[in-house]
Amino acid sequence: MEKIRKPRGTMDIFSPESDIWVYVEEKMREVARRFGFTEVRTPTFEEIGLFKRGVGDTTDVVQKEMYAFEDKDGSVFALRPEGTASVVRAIIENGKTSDPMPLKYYYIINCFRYEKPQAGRSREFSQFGIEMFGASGAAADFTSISLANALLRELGIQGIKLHINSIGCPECRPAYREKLIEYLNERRDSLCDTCKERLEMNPLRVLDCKNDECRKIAEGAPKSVDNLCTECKAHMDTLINMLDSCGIDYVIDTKIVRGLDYYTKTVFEFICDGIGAQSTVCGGGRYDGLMEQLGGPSLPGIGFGMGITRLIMAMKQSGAYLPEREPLSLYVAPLGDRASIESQRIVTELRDAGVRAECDIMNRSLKAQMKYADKLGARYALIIGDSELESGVAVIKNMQTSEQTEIKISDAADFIRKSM
RNA sequence: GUGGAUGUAGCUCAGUUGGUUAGAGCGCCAGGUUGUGGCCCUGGAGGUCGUGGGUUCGACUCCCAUCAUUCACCCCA
Repeated sequence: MEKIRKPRGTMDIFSPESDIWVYVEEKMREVARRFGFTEVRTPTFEEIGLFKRGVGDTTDVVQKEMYAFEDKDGSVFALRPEGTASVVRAIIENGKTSDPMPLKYYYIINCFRYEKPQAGRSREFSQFGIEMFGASGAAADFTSISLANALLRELGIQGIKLHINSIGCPECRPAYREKLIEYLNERRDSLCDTCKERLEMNPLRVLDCKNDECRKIAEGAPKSVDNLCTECKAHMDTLINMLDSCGIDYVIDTKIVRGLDYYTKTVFEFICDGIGAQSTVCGGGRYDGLMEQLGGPSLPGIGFGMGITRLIMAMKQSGAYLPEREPLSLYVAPLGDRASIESQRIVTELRDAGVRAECDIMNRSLKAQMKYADKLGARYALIIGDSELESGVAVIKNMQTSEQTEIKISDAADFIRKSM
């Protein structure tokens, strides 16, 4: 038979790795809950137009990375390449814009982008994200950053830096953009080839080119933070004051521009060195025009996305706490069919009481069962054969100390519960 | 889409200038006298050496192609 392999850029995840995922996802839900966010679930695929309008028709994400397909009735869908557009669509479609403001949602989703895989980048990836709508002030920006910061800290991630920038609003960005294009055009010949293209497509991107020549040019380039309108400037100043007063470290990084069209004003990234070239663990910002762009009312928004794979890489690099394996309280070793029935009764009682318990279902020898119990890390083993069924008394063995004691079979489940 | 590195058992890897039945450690399964784990010992299962061509008397070893993995560019979470 021909082997079928998983699609390129996807992951199979087993325990103990999957235990880490569960732990991280639980922590995300817990922190989001404390901040007053509720979970929203949206479809894995949407009409392709949603992403074209939401993410931006000219972005790489939409132009060359979407998994698009035609339905049987001819409509064209795409697997979601990110989470924000769907949430905005869902808010509008379900009339959530009439709910008390601000709207605060979080999600844990898988996203799809046709990319060439590398460290921290795959074709199907998971992200935790939050979206907040209705609050236009810097306090909302701060809340987003503060949530991300709390989560990162509580997951034990070290050496991660918050980079923030403001890319302005429709009032001040066009003028800045012109100014930047003019500056770059004067030095066009010194730019690398990709930057020459970027100059046409997305000039802000030239600012974070890794090429040495481009870097030098970028350093002297006009900065968006110096060209903000009074409103954007005040917005950024307030945010900075809040970060300062709450002791959240940051650097103003004028190279942070973000690639999705919908961003306005505040943009930020949490960057972790040492996990490869894809070092942005969390990226987000404000998108005040997005709701309207997708046919909803004019509502300001802000949020972020956090890549779970990168997050876990950062945790491992930090030597953060990782969940230990679930302890096995009791392993029951039956010998014979009648004992097997009795062992099922015991483990059922314990499982119903919320305790992890296992017993043989392989019909193995006692020796093999003890080996297995050891591999599972069982705390206790209970051995039941015909004579024990007769007397109602069996031996329970402490697997750490090897100490064996007699116990009434009917008391075994209770004994385990009390020993925890 | 572009470039570099790598592809031998489930995992980590050996495999001499191309030479006969392809190996180790770990893991898995079964045993080491009557119903007991962790150490040790024995045995077993498991590989068309990524795939397809080519060179050769002969290829896991050389050449080409292809696929996959991986890292970087690009882009982004």
